[in-house]
Amino acid sequence: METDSPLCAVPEKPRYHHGALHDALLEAAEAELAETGLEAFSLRRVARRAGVSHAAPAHHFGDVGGLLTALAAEGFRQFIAAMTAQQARASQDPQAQIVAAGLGYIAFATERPALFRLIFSSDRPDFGAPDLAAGSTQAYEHLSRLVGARTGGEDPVDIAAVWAMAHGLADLMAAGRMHAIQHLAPADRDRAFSGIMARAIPG
Amino acid sequence: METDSPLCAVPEKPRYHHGALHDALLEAAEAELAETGLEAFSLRRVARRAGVSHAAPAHHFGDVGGLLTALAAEGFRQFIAAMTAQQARASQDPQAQIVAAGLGYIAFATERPALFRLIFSSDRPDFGAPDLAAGSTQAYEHLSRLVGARTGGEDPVDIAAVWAMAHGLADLMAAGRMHAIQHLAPADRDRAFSGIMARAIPG
DNA sequence: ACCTCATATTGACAGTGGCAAGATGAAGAC
DNA sequence: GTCTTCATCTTGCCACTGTCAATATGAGGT
Repeated sequence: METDSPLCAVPEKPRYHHGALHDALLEAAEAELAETGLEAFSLRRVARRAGVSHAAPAHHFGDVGGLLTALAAEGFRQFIAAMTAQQARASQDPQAQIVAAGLGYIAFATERPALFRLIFSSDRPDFGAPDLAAGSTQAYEHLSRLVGARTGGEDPVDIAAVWAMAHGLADLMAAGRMHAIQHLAPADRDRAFSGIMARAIPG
Repeated sequence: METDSPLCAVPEKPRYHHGALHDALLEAAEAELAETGLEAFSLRRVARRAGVSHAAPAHHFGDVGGLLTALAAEGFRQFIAAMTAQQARASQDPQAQIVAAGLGYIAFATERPALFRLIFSSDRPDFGAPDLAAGSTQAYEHLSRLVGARTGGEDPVDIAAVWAMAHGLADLMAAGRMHAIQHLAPADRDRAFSGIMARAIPG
């Protein structure tokens, strides 16, 4: 039977072997996470969204923890990308780069709160897994380099200060707790964040 | 029937009506939260721990959200107490009081990570409920007063800076992510935290 | 003595994650 | 070509969860 007819525009024909289930599940999982949040995350709903049986994910990710681990690894990549995106719009001045990275940190947390919580405030992913651990250390080293470019040496305390300031703003914004700043216009908000971030850096 | 005999040393006789189930459930819930964490929290396990049927909590708290709401309200009280406890050990100097409150903030997050996440990084409690909302605003006003005593006026940006710095340190410590500081001796750790907290305050 | 009603239990339901057994079909061996 | 192999996916089951309805209990007021 000639399955691939020349005008077959639908690649979604129901095949038993999906072919790209791994990526499809990751995509569905990210969408589910964004819609329902981390605490209501359901492996079976992810499977349904991907149009596959409830036990299919197990073969690719082991269990729900495995899926969340893979999702968190991807989350860290997007997290770093959010910081570098903001840095690209700022001047090369080391201080400006740190502030910009902070704005990217906050933007990621605000725009993808569930993913942010997954990578920073959840016990469900396996942070010992190679992929995820790599993303985590990569993010730390990204910040570490930025602070090093500003201070000369990479003092762990300086790094911690910058990190904590960005993370505190981001986490409180993601949780919707910074009422005083949340209601500001975007430009004023960014100005306020920049001023606050600047306090974390000595000088 | 003389139920309270003079040498009745066991108040744990199995009565149908518990009498103090509300408080007993809260206590069991807090213990469960501390042991299993927020993400594995189970209403039925709480009921079992309190020695009561699985549907008993519903009568006192409605549903699991109601129980977590009550728990979060209690958590905010303990949170504020942790800050004031540290402040009592510090000098009356406004700057020292802010730093001490930050240390209390961090201590609470480190010693009760699950409760900390419940009140700051969870969607499950109903933060619109009067008790919980009161605790939340009380905590904010506590910080607000401290910053006001230092700066004169209560600038929302100053408050946000102090709050974010304390929260960032606390949340990253609770998650076990501040490796550079986590391995420090307690005295060195507190010195580092104090130095970092001081950066959040202008001057 | 009786009644009332908040308090607690039992039993059911749909939903969840994980496991075992089987079905499917793609890729390689002959 | 046929046959075999084996990763992939499904079905069916289990224990567990939160919530609801129906029922049992007993303490306090009449």
